[in-house]
Amino acid sequence: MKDCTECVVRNRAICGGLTPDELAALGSLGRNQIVRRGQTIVWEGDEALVVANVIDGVLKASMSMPDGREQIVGIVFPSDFIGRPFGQESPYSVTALTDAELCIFTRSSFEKFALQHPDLEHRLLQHTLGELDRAREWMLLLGKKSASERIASLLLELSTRLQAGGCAHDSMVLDRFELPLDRQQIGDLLGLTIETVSRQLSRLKGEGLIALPDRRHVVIQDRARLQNIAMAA
Amino acid sequence: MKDCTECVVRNRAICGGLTPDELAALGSLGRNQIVRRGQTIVWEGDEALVVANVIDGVLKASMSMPDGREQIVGIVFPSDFIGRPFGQESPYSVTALTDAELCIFTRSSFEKFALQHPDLEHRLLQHTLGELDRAREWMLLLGKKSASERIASLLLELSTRLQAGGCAHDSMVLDRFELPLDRQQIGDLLGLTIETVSRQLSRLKGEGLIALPDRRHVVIQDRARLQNIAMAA
DNA sequence: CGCCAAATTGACCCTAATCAAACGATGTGG
DNA sequence: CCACATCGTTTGATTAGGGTCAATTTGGCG
Repeated sequence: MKDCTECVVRNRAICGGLTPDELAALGSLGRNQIVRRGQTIVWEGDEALVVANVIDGVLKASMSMPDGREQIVGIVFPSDFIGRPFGQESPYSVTALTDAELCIFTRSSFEKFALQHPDLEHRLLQHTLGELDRAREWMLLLGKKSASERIASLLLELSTRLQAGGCAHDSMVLDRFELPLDRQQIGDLLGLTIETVSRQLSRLKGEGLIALPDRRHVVIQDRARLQNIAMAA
Repeated sequence: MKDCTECVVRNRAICGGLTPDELAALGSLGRNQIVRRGQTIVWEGDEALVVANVIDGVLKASMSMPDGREQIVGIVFPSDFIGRPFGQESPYSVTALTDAELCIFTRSSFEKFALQHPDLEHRLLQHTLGELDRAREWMLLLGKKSASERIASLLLELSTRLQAGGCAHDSMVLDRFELPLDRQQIGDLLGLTIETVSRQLSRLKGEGLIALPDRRHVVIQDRARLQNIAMAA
């Protein structure tokens, strides 16, 4: 049986701050589900049937054009919320980038519960406002930054958000981490091609700012210079 | 004295749906304020002291980089909400694109009221989710669309959102409207330069899809073809 | 060991940026 | 009333950053 009081993301997810009773009630509506890398939970344009909390793993939210061009519009980490409550259809798809563990609800049961529990809605509002801030930060990146600035920004963002999602101290950031995205996905997130991503990573490596022990790992060797690149040129 | 029951945006803004008592209480916390074109209400990085509903006019939310590059991250229309509640500092500036009328609150008084009125917070959540959807749609534009696709998308978006903010029927869209942005601002919104904006507009005009009676007005003459350009190529 | 997919590297091209000039409204002062 | 300055915009010429196409290299895995 599911025990929300033991949940590893409880403090950071929207269910944090609920009373034990509320937590039990919400818990009875949801179920844990494992999804494998590559699996899609919600399809763009389809009726949004489910919402979920991410317990473990990394997922992407993506939108695409009729001719197949795809843009990743959000990276979803543990304790983040997935789905579009109070909307008919999902404007984006959600797909697992790594094997992941979710706490999943039907949208209708979640909405009903949320309307009766203002504190939950308040937490959801806070999460949504944070998402909106990050989306706008990304608009600045996509609209104005050069390829190298985009790559540097991404590496710094991942090094902090993977940390926040992990189990170490809040104020720490990781200098070595696993990339949850392949080169194509990095391109789809940054508005670049796979070749440009590769070239810029090679360049940063050549200049000694980062190391790439293998295709799925990054080591930040000179965070200060990386931050310089990310914010100016 | 202010009378919220007469407010022209009451039905669409977050205060819609409040009881008469609640509406009066909220109204007593806010005050109407006129801002002139070009005036900035909130500065990026400053403490977010105020939030507001837009009653009339159009504003922009923008973020900038240390070297001065600027990205417009949101266009704010009548009935939209301005500001960043439940956050210390504003991640963006808000500036009037036209003379505008606001219903303005201190952030602290608004937050206090919101926490006591779940129905208001619910409306705010709905608005924020809508903003997030639009921000993500814009990420697709900035990350993946060509210059002509961006221009076409913007014109279509303005033709519907200016309408929604106006007083005609919901299902209608405008074929002729006033541009609240100059060419530089269009560039800052679409991630293009002023010259590219101008060239693409001239091209659409040359092909008979739009007319430009003067620098601040647009007429959509072939909506279907414009939609084709906006969504594919 | 050898296959296959992912990533890197190279050569070339194209879109949009940059630099520069001309144009057209609007407003001012002679 | 017209010469002229000014600002926003348009148009033109050139350049550069990143895309496209193609050839290798790397590495994961049966």
